[in-house]
This record gives sequence, structure tokens and C-alpha cells, in this order.
Amino acid sequence: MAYYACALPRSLQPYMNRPARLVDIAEQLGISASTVSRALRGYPDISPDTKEAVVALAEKLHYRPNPIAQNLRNQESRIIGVMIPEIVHYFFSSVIGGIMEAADQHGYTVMLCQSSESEAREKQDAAMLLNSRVDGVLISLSDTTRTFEHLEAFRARGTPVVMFDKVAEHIAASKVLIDDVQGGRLATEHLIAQGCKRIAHIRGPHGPVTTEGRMAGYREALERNGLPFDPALVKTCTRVTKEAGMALMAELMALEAPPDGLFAVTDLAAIGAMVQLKRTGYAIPHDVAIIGFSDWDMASIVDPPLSSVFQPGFDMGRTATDLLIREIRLGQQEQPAVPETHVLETQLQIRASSTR
Amino acid sequence: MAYYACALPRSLQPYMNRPARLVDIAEQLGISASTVSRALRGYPDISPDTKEAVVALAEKLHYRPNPIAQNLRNQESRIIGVMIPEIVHYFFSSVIGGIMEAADQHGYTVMLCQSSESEAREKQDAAMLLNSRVDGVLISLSDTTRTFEHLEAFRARGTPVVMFDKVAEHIAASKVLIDDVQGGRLATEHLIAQGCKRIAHIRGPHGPVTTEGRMAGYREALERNGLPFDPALVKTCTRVTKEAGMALMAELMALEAPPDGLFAVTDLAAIGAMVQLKRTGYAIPHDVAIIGFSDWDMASIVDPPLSSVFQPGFDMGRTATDLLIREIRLGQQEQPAVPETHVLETQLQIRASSTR
DNA sequence: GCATTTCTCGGAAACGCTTTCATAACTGTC
DNA sequence: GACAGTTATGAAAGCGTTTCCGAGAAATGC
Repeated sequence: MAYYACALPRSLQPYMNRPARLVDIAEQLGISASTVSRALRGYPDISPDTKEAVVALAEKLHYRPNPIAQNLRNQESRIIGVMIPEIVHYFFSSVIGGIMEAADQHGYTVMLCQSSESEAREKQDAAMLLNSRVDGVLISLSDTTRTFEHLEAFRARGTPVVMFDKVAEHIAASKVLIDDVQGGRLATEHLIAQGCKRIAHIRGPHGPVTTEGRMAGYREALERNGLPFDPALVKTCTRVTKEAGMALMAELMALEAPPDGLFAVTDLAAIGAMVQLKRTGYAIPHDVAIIGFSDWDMASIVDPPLSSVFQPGFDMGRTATDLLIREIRLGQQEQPAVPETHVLETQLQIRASSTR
Repeated sequence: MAYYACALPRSLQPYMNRPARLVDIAEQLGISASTVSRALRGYPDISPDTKEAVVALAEKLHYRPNPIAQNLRNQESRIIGVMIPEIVHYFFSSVIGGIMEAADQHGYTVMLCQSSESEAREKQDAAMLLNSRVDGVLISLSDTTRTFEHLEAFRARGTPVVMFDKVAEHIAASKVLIDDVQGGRLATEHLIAQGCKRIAHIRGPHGPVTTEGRMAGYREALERNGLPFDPALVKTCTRVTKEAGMALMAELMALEAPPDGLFAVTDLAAIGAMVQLKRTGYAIPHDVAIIGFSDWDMASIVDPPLSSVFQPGFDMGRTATDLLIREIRLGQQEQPAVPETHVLETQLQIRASSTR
């Protein structure tokens, strides 16, 4: 019958008001820690009296369970790892916003890594996340990533992975994508609706599924509306910059039959095209109507404000996170999850650069 | 003498290759877990032979200590909480980049929260971080925050807090700031060097230390260079938007003696001013030379490219994190940390909008 | 050859929580 | 009143580490 008054075992306790623990509540009420735990977690076999007393005291002491202890005991970290190529980026930071909101709602926290488009860095971060015992991973691949053992490592340990935006087709994992084809179609059809007859397209590099999709949408819209596809009106930029947009726009206007509309693969290219047109005395949208893609913050501040195709970044983050958490929960019940692919719709954001 | 072969206590172990633990190494070598631990952590009282064997096997099994168990044992989380008003924001995402780099270097991970400029949300996040037992907190206050109990709560528990950018003067905590006065002075002196005689200033709202500082730098530069300060040339926008920039620029050009140079409190206002000037037929920089502040991504894409004062966001993140981690370490040794304030220098980013 | 120091190592407790199992006290039944 | 069934609770194990303490063996000192 050892009545012992906690002889400061808690590694001396000189510091200020340490947070209350289960045993603190238990001691004060003269009951055991396990009863307190059950009372707080709503187990049925606790007498109403005890439960009430426990809840009241917990409230009074501002008791919060120590998540670290819970994690150790429950074999989960309640952390999801997020790997993206770049943080300082309008689209990705929107995605992060969505991820954080969804994670927060489900009681998860986010561990963030940026690969800076380096495959080595991405693998290093993956190893770190694996080591940190994250419960799941959201990843948008670096452009330079060619092999995927680092993703396999997660699967091998049973940690679910959901890919978004920059995905690898053949990896068996859930994916969240944006419907670039639809976006390209919407943009082009909008220009058609504005009366454009010769619509040019400044496209991105060959390969990436995003730029290919936008190009496909462009062609689809032309066909559906009975407009001819003229290869001369399609220009490719290998690196999508404002300067590339300027140069390619100059080429387009030098054609015998220059375009009266432009759909650019990215706002940046569209803005370059706008600058070029203005410098050479053309009026936007009167001479050439322009629409970009992505709808970054810069679209609304250029002159004239640039129409664009909005990519639902926030929504993408939320969707991917919901998917991931669902898979985490399934995994905890030892049930296998079948990969799903969600395709998110884009939305036209019409401004002055394309309306006439 | 109970020889017992781990009868799958590890909560059944049906799953795939679980990560190796200390005891796994210990069992295979026929030694105790404590010896393994000490061998790996380089304690002196381990024989070279055992140490070598342990290290080799740990390597082979890809052993990594479970951070959750370490955290519980060591009473630290190795997580730092970061609270910012907005993630989708060029400056703040740069800061986050710096924070992440520094945190990573010191073996810390980052838990991110955004207040969305809401005081309630900020307090809620603070409570969450407190509950999560983060080792330290980096915060840039929401604009709407008026009371600071939530920061006090961290101090009360001995969790260091470092404030950056949006700081509260009277709170005793380390701070990292940007030298807005210097930035304002640099910008104005640059315009003076370009031959501007009547330099206008579109300033931000009264109150915030940032806008006041930029204004002070503006006056300082005028005085130092013997130019008169003309209140008519200073316009205040309550909300800093492109539209405000346009309207105020129109007012300035309507003056009897309009300006030949403009220093705007923000790139956004500067861009608004540029749009207004171009629409009314003025040439930039010929008629009015313009410089903004912040040097966001948009500065380089407008036409002409906008000169600006670069705020070292990345550097700010890194500096704040270094400071915080220093305080965390001091706290672990029960040594009090004296708050420091670091002021970071800005840098001119000269582009076409101001050079003539 | 005995006492003492040095060198290695194992045992055990602790971090805070959850959950299984056991038990004690009741309640009801025949 | 003996038994089964219920209800409320406690003891203890376990999650994976780290670290204090002490024990045995080897080495040293006299």
C-alpha cells in the first residue's frame, strides 16, 4: 500500500506549468489512469459519476492528450508528408492551402518538402519522410524524376501515396489531375465565340501531359466548330517564359495571314505575347484576343487584364488529401485500397484581353 | 530463465517489412537493447568489437531510430510551428522556403498554419501547436490580431517564440524585420540619381510599421539630397491595390506641377500607377520614372519591367529559424535566452521602369 | 593474493497513453 | 445461499528509445 507523493520523477520538474497528464487527473481523483483514459474517450463501461468528475477535472486542468505518446502507442504519426517541386509558386501554394485545410479537418498535420525540381533531393526527402513514419504521402513529381524506387519504398511499408498534378502514369497509386484537354477546349471555344477566325496556340514543350492536353483541347475545339487546323499557327516554346512568348508572338504576326486570337499554354507566355503586341502597335483584344492558362495572380494585374483558364489548385489539394486519408484509414483496417484517379475541371476566367 | 522467442507481441505483425528496431539488432547479436543504443550513439564505454558489429548490422537492416519514440523519451518533438497570415503569397512563400531550409539543416520539421488574417484562427492554431508540443514557434501576426494571450501561453510553457515581419513591438521575443526605412531611402535615392526632381510617393495605410518606415526613408532621402518635401506629392491608399494605384496616380498627374518620379509602397500600387500612366499617354520612365517595393514575381513581367526594392524573404525565414533553434537549445539547457532583433537589409532591383 | 580501479554490458525505469485481462462488488435467479 | 451474469474499476503490458545504476570480469596496484 505505497502511498507515495510523486517525488519529482518527471525528470525534475523545475519548469513552469507543464501540461497535465492522465495520471495527474487520476491522482487527484484517487482513481487509476486507465479509468481516466476510458472516461475521456467515451467508453461505455464507466459510471456516469466518474465520467462526469473526470471530464470536469480534465477541463479544469486544460488536459490535452500528449500526441506523441498517442502516436507511439497507436503506431501512427498523424502526419502526412507533402512533396512538391516548388513552394514559391502560385499554383503549388494554392494546392498547399487546400491540403492544409483538409488535413486539419481530419486531425492530420503536414510535413512539407520541396524538391526544387531535383530528383536527388526528392529521393532524399522521401527517405526522410519514410524515416519519420508519416502516415501517408502526397507528391507532385519533380520534372527531372526518372525512376521511382522512392515511391516503391512507401508501398513496401504499406504507406499510401497519392500523386497530384505531376504524376507518373504507370505507378499504381491514386492520382488527382486537372483536365487540361477541357481547359484547352474551353479557352479556344471562348475565342471562337468572340469571333476569332484564325486562332494561334503557343504551346509548351513536347512530352508533359499537361501541355499535350492543352494542345489537344485546342485542336478539339477547332474541329468541333468547323475551323481548320493550321500548323503554322502553332508555336512551341521549350521553356515557358515571358521572353519566349514575345519571340513566338513576333513570329506569328510576321505570317502572311497573322492570327486574330491566341491561346497560350501559360499566363507567362500570354503576357509575353501581350507585351510584344503592344510594342508593335497592335491593340488587345481588338487585333488579337488573348487567353492564357493557370490564372495566376499576375493575370489580373497586367494591362489589359488577361483572360485565363483557372486551375483549381486549392481543390486539387483538398481532393488529394481526402483520398489519401481515406486510404490511410483503409490501411489501418488492413483493407486494400484500389487506386482512383480524379480529374478536376477547369474554369474560364474572362477578362478584358479576350472580350470584344 | 525465460527463453522466449518474440511470440508476435508486436500487435500481430502481418504487414510488410516493418522498419527494424533496436531490439531486432539486439536479438540478432545476442546483446541488450541498451548496448545497441549506446553503440549507435557513440558512448565511450562500448568495446570496439561490439560497436563495429552493431553499426554493421544496423546498416544492413537500414535501422533508423523511431523519431516518435525518441520524442516521447526526450520530451521534445523536433517540430517547429509556423504561423503566417497567408500561404499563397510571394513574400510569405519565400519566407517558408527559408524556414524549411534552415529547419531541415538542424533536423527539425515544420508544422504550417495560416491564419488568413483572422485573429480567431490564429489563436486556434496557436492552441493546436501548443497541444502538439512543438519545440518552438515562428509567427508573423495577422493584421487583425489585437491581443496576445496566445503568445503568452507559449512563454508560460517555456516554448520559445520568434516573430518575423508582422511583429508586436512590446512583446518580449526575438524578432526579425526588414529595414523598410533603408529600402525607402534606397528607392528614392535611386530616382534622384536618375535625375528626378519631383518625386511622388504612394504610401500605404497609417499605422503599420512597414509603410511608415518606407515613408520615413522617402523623406530621409529627399532631405539628404536637398530636395524639398512636398506633402502634395504624397498620396495614401488605405487598401493597397492596383486600382488604388491607378486612382492616386491620376490625382498626382492632375497636379499643377506633376511628378517626374514615383516611389510606390508596393509593386501592386506601382503597377496600377503604370497602367494609369500608359492609358493617359505618358511614357515610362521618360515622363515618370517608377519604382515599387517588394520585388514580387510580377515586377519583372509587366511592361516595362518594374524596378523594385527586394525584400529578402528567404533570408528572413532562415534567420528567424536559426534564432529560434538557438533559443530552443538554450531552453533545453535551462538557460534563459535574451530576445534579439535582427534587421535585414533590402536591395535595389533596377529594371527599365526607372532608368533613363 | 587481496583490494581497487577500469572496462563492458545488462536490467530496469521512464516518457504518456491505450487496451486487454482480471477482479471485485453487485444483481438477479432458482 | 450458491451460481451465473453484469458493471465498474485497476493492474499491467506494450509502443521504441534513452539513460541511470550496478554487476561481473578483467586489469591493475601493493
